[in-house]
Amino acid sequence: MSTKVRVRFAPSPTGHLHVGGARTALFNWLFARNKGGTFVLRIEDTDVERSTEESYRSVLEAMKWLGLDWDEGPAIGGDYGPYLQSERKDLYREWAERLVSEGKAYVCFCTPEELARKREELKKQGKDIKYDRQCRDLSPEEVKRLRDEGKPHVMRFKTPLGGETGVHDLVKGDVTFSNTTLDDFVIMKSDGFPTYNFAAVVDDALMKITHVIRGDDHLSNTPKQIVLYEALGVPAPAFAHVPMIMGPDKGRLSKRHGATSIGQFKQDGYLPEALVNYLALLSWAFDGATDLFTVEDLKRKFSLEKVSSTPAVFDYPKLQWMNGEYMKQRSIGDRVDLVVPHLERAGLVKSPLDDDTRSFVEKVVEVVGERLKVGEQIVDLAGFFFKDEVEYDPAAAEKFLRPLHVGPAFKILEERLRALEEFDETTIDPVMRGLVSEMGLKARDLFQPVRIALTGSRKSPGLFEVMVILGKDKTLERLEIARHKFT
RNA sequence: GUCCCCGUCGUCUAGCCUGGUUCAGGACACCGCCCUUUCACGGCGGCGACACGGGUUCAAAUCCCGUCGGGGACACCA
Repeated sequence: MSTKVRVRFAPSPTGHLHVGGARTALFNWLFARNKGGTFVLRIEDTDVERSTEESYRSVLEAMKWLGLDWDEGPAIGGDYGPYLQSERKDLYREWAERLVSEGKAYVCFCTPEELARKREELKKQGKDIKYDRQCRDLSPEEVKRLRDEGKPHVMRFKTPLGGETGVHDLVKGDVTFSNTTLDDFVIMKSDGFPTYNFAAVVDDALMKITHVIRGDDHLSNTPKQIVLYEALGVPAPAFAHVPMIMGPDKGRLSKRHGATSIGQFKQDGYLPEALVNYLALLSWAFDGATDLFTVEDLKRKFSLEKVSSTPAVFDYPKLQWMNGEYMKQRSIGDRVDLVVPHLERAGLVKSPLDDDTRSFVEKVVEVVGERLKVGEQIVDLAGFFFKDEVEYDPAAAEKFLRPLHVGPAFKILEERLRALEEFDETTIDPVMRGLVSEMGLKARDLFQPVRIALTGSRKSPGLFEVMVILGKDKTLERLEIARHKFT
């Protein structure tokens, strides 16, 4: 038995948790659970400017909602803490100074303005944008003098001037980078915080991370990190770079395409288990034939070998379908809870639901049934139950309510329905079907007009159920209004 | 511009490593039929792909090279 697997998800709290980040977190989590390993959550808040408390809370909340529980990290601690990089500043400083004293890194006094200017210059000449290593060979005396003067400075790593660095990636295979393409990159910023590449290496080493699973946008950072591990004299973890998630236009996934943050999906009425299942299937497949996996399935079946190296387009329709599959498994109570916020937001029900309203909503959700795939759809699917006036789909109304037979048919129907003492499916059914055959119509010739008169749409829950929930009075009223309006 | 990654139905993918069993399988979406004297569900069926060009081989989606296309990285962001 080799050493115990330890993986980590290391988001920076600079925004909400995104589907891309969530998928990375999920793969790490699944890998850990599959191997009986440890899943660490580490917060990379070294960018003081952009990190916010709010993002931090939002990320944690999204993780919890998805069910991605961490074994070590914020709120619960662990043997390798602290788990916020901002609380580990001394550690990075210590390690960085050690590299400097060993001659593996150096202090650099170039100002950001100077560097930006030089970069512009290089860019104009069409040359490689690289640091010119101006401070690499400053004498120790010079360095001491400038530091004593309090001149702002960063620390840079002395990248090997030649040779190449190979990455043995568990997803991409062997990738080699020429060291000349590496730069003398910054490891400590002038504000005393470490840069990403340095902090990640120090922490992964200290936290005994065995596998780094992350987005493949980090692949080109990896050689830099590997040379750091070597300089620090600590073994590098295994790497697995998973492909990114793209938008439908194959570009970067953005709000323009739809929801991108986990919180947004939650708010739209998606189920966490559906999102987890869907995300797991982006660049990973078990047998290419199975789509639905419980979390337990995923834990049991996940493996890095089956992660593909091709990027995946986020397909909203498939997610919706999948959410619908999980919706079927939820109790009526769950679905009511899911739907209420959307009805509320649409102004269809009022904040604290009284018992009558709640049981009405319950009936509505019941008849909407499997048509409801995502919580927010309740408004389109069943809004007409709550509104005083029907909003007709113009094309549908024109096609089904305008025809000549509808007026007379409605009139008779209204009379017969009015005569009903009990207004339920067993009494409505014979009235409707009877009228159809009497008038020599096809069922849809009467049913569709009635449906549109009552709901405004050509698609709705079963007609009789709709009528029952609406009740006799509203049903008659809507029939009448439609008759006057269109015939 | 330089470096790196990727290229199977519209989309997610199986197959590729270990070439023949594949005129390429599943799912979502779309279309049609059946079921239902309504909507939907369900059942059945259809449409639909190996980026292109060379090479290796008796045989290539599978191996090699090139082209094109997409993406990523080149910061005192992570």
